[in-house]
Formats: sequence, C-alpha cells, structure tokens
Amino acid sequence: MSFAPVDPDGAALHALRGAGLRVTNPRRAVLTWLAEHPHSTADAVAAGVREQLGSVSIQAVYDVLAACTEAGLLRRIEPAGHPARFERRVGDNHHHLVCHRCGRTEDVDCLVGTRPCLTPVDDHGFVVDEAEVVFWGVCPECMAAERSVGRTHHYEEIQQ
Amino acid sequence: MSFAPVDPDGAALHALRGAGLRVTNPRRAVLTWLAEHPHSTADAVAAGVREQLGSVSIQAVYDVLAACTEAGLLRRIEPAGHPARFERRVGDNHHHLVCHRCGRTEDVDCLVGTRPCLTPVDDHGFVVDEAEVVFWGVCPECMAAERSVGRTHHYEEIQQ
DNA sequence: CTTTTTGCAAATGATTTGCATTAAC
DNA sequence: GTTAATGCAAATCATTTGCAAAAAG
Repeated sequence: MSFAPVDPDGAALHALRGAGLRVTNPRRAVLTWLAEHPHSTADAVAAGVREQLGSVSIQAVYDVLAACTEAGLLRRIEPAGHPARFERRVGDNHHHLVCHRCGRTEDVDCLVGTRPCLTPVDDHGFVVDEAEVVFWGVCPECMAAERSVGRTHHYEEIQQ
Repeated sequence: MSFAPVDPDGAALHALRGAGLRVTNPRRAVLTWLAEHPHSTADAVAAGVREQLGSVSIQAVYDVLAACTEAGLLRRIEPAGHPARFERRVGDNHHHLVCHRCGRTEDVDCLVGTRPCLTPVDDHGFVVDEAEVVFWGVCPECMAAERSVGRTHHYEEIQQ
C-alpha cells in the first residue's frame, strides 16, 4: 500500500527545527496528526501515525511525545483516571472539559485570558507557575449510552 | 507493643454509620488518620494505620479508601504524575496547590466560594458537575533542595 | 562519523481483581 | 446466619528504562 506524504505543508518540520530537534518521519507524523486530531492519547497517536508510516513502535511514539512536550511543542493533559492526551495549542492558558466516562477532552477558552488566569489565595510559600482548570462532566454520547439499555457501557470504547 | 485506641472520639464511627458502611477497625483508623493527616497517599495511610493496628494489607487500605470515597466520606485528589491523595474535606469546593517535584498538596480556599465556582464558556453539550482547579508550583523544601548542592534530589523522599 | 532516535523487551508503579477467610450486623 | 470486609496473590494498564541497531546532521 502507499502512504500520504508526512507533514505535507512542512509545518511540523519547521516546528521541530525551531525547537532544535532532529527532523524524523515519526516526529513529523506525530505533530501533523496532533494538529488535526488534538487531545489524542498515545495509542491514538500511534494508530494515526501508522496510517501514514506503516509500522512505528509505541515506545517511539512515547519518546516523540516526551521530546516534543519537553521542547514546548506539545502540551500534555493528564485527566485523573484516564490516559494522557496531547495537543499542539500550547502557552495560551486555555482549559479543558473532560468526560468522566470516556475521557473525551475538549478545549475551553479561559474566562480571563491572561496567564495565569487565577492566583491562589494562600500560596503556602510555593512558587506557583500554573493554574490548571478542568471541568468534569459527562459527554453527550455517554449520557445517551447511560440512558439507553441499562449499562450498555457504550463508553470506554470511544477514543479520540 | 500496645497501640493507641482507634478513633478515640468516635467521629469516624459516626461518619461510617451515617454513610451506611460497616464499622471496622481499618476503616476507623483510616478515617482518623486522614482527619489528622490530610492529603496522605495510600501508602502513607497504610503506614499510619499500621501504627495503630499492626498489620493491615495495602489492598484493605485501597478498599477502605475506595469505599469511603464512593460513600462521599473522602475526596480523592489525583495530581498528574503523582499517586492519589485523600482528604476528609469534602463537598466544600476548595482547591489544591501541588508541588511538581514531591507532590506535596495543600488546600486553597476557593476565591468564589460557591459551587461550582466556575462554569465553562462552552460546554460542548457535556453535563458538567465539577470545576477542578490545581495550582502547580514548587514547594519551599524542593526549592531549597534545587538551590543547594546540584541535584540532591531531596525531593521525592518527602511524603505527607 | 558522531550523536540522537528508534525498536524491542523487560521493568516499574499505582491500582484493581478474584477468591477464600473472617468479621459485622 | 447473611452479607460485607479483609488478606493474599496475581493481573492490569499506562508509562519508563536499558540497550543494540539505524538514521539524522
């Protein structure tokens, strides 16, 4: 089979160069995938990247995600009880809406807009660098699954 | 050796009865420990409970924590990258200040006070039930460790 | 051709599960 | 006496680590 070209517009390439990271196909494919599918889990990213490149190990994907997060190209979201998700919107202080059931994650713009949007009343001497806000709820699909035939557990199957 | 009495003032006993849970020594000891040592990890709770009762399995502690959280007697805090912590302050919409390094967790009263203190700009059709706010930073001890002899890693050893 | 990435296998760490034993009600 | 809670061992799941082989600059 033949694959679509990785990183067709070169955006990922420039992001990598700009961050001083080596340019490899797995890295370009991961960044390109996340530009189009924000809030993907490592597994979802691996699946998407394999569509482009054929076989890529899950460890390579973890490595790419870690390197890019470290370099500030990606932001990692770790909702309690769910695998981590990644996105390219970085440094703009936006927040997230997360489904308790399936972990589906959506962006929520900050009410305030500045960074950080909130400061603690008492910082206990901590040097605070970030205010993270997560709105927890149940997404429409999981609500529907819950209402229909008792405990179908349609949820948990939905990824990305 | 002899142990101090579990749940001396009976507060944990009444909480358990009130929640319709059976009263056992591990449960009383866990609740009593958490009343005095909020934001303990499961391991720290197990250690504290063993001081009172002698041998208690870690699985029993996990079970007690899960049962009490389920019953609304405890609140579970899961800071990304750190083991879960538990506290008895429940239902009052307060927030947390967490150290990136050692996971030390402190309470921060909500600036707003009502519940929920924030609502998302766009809820994407989710049924939102909670706004979780985490202030991330570095605690004074870890700041000091960072400044002194390069990479002492004094942190990570500090639990509760 | 030197250094960084990748792939693979095995390890880790927190937490959960299954099941027999024991204790609460 | 029932039903629920405990102890123990083994399983799970996301993620990390160690090390040799391959690729980037």
